[in-house]
Amino acid sequence: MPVFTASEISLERPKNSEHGDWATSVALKLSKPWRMPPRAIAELLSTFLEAIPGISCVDVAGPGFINIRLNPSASGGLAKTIVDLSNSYGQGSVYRGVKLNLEFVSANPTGPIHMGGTRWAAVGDSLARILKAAGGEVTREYYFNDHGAQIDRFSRSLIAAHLGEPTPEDGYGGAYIHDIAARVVSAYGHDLSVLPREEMQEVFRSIGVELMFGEIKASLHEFGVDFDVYFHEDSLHESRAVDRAVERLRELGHIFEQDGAIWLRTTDFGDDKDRVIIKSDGQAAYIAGDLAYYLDKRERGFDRNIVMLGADHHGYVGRMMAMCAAFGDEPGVNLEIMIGQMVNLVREGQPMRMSKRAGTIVTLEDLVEAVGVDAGRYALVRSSSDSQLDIDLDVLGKQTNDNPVFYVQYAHARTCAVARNAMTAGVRREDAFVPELLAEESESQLLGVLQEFPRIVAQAAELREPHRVARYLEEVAGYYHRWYGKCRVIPQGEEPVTDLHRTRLWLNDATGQVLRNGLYLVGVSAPERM
RNA sequence: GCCCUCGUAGCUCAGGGGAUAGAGCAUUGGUUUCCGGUACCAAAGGUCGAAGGUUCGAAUCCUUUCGAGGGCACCA
Repeated sequence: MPVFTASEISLERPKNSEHGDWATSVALKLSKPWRMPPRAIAELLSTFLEAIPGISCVDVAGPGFINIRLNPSASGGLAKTIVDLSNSYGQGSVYRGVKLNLEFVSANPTGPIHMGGTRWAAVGDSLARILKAAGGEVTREYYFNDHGAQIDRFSRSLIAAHLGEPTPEDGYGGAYIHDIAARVVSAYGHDLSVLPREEMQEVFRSIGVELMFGEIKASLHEFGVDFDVYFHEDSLHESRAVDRAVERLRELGHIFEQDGAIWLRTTDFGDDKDRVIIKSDGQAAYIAGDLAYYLDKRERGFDRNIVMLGADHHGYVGRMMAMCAAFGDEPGVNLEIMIGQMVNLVREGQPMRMSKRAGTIVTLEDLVEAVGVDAGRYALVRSSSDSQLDIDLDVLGKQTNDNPVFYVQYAHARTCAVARNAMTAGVRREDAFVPELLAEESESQLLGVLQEFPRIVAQAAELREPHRVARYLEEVAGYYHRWYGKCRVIPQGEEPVTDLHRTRLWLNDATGQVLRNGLYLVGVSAPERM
């Protein structure tokens, strides 16, 4: 018989519980290479499966699915395993020994963080937690664009605000500009009006950028997101890292000069046009910083560099990937770029359109103010980052089941309440654990879903999709509530405490543990009371 | 014109080639002497934008097409 590998075997939990605890379509897949009817293969394999301890029965169904049912003592043991593993249940080793650099948010220090950056703050931080849980060595990094023309525009806008002049044509408007300008003045502490315009601008630039960056850091921190490294673009120019990166590419033969500028031949690597890296006036183009920055990350030993960008930056992907290839690296492996689609906030059925000129930017702080950190983060993290998202602030503000985060948090709080009540009722875990007693339909279903947690975490890590963890938690919460409705942990009235109660307490606590571990991974609190 | 992402229930979104396409909300009806009813159960709601193709099997992969959003600088 032809050889096949374990990775070709799919084993899944059937949607329909009549199809067993586990099912595999391996017989259907092997039909062609083995040149046998799928049902015959399934029959053959099932005789082997039936002999495995813990498997109670094996059925061949439909065109050749193999449906496997476990006996309760085998599946019930999981409850104790989870409680014993505690916080580490769900962790894996897919990325053991791999150094991953996650760069996200990286909002310019010229204004507050808008919704695009906020989405990545929630998703990127969650992804960092998930990759850590998968064994990776993860660094969260923020690239601070404190170099170039935008900073000039920012400082000129501050001066204009200070002097009561209209916002410059290409400048930044909005109330925060006036606020920052006033704070620069008081931080400077001397009389600004005696300075020539150029020096005044330098004061506004240096102090203004620092203040703005402080604001950004503070609101991220408030949001539960802290970075390991804040990398300054300016440092790449000061340390001549940019020059070294260009020199390296020149040695590799990917540089040419034309019209007085220095170009990188990115079209050799799939980009749609070549890119200027040093402009004809001698100034470095923006991409020059990216070259040096990427090289710096590689020199710091990061095998995998993940960069998260908003949809309005997806045009960079081609050149970034080409740049990676130009250095001799493998695009998609050493460098991954994730594009997050737009987030619209909706209020009273109307999208809150942001306008930089009018200063009506919808910011991270607006979101937190409207719905709080947990609801805000959860709403952003429960959807795939490549689907556009409409967030209804009226719904998210409610502390009801309209809002899935409360559904999950409530389930967790309920596991804690049951544990508290069990203690006062004299139901103690350490007195007994008899897994085969967990034989109710709702218990085997709850156990089944709890068992999936490590696989979900690994999957979310590999696919870079934190929303899978959030969706999974909603599923766990649902199974838990249904189980709670059917199976009592605490004896009623004069009923004595039995091993069944004690064993169910293990299951209750295991569920709480999974919810807690999962909520941690999505960056949301797990309250014990609500 | 070219490129990227998306199109699934009235709404917001899940569904990494498998069995009868799911959840929450909204709608309708039901459940509680007792562990938190912020819960549970049920009904109703779908030509998975459309058309071809690959496959034993497609919401999922490929091509075309329509629609939405975004992007196509010696700006950053």
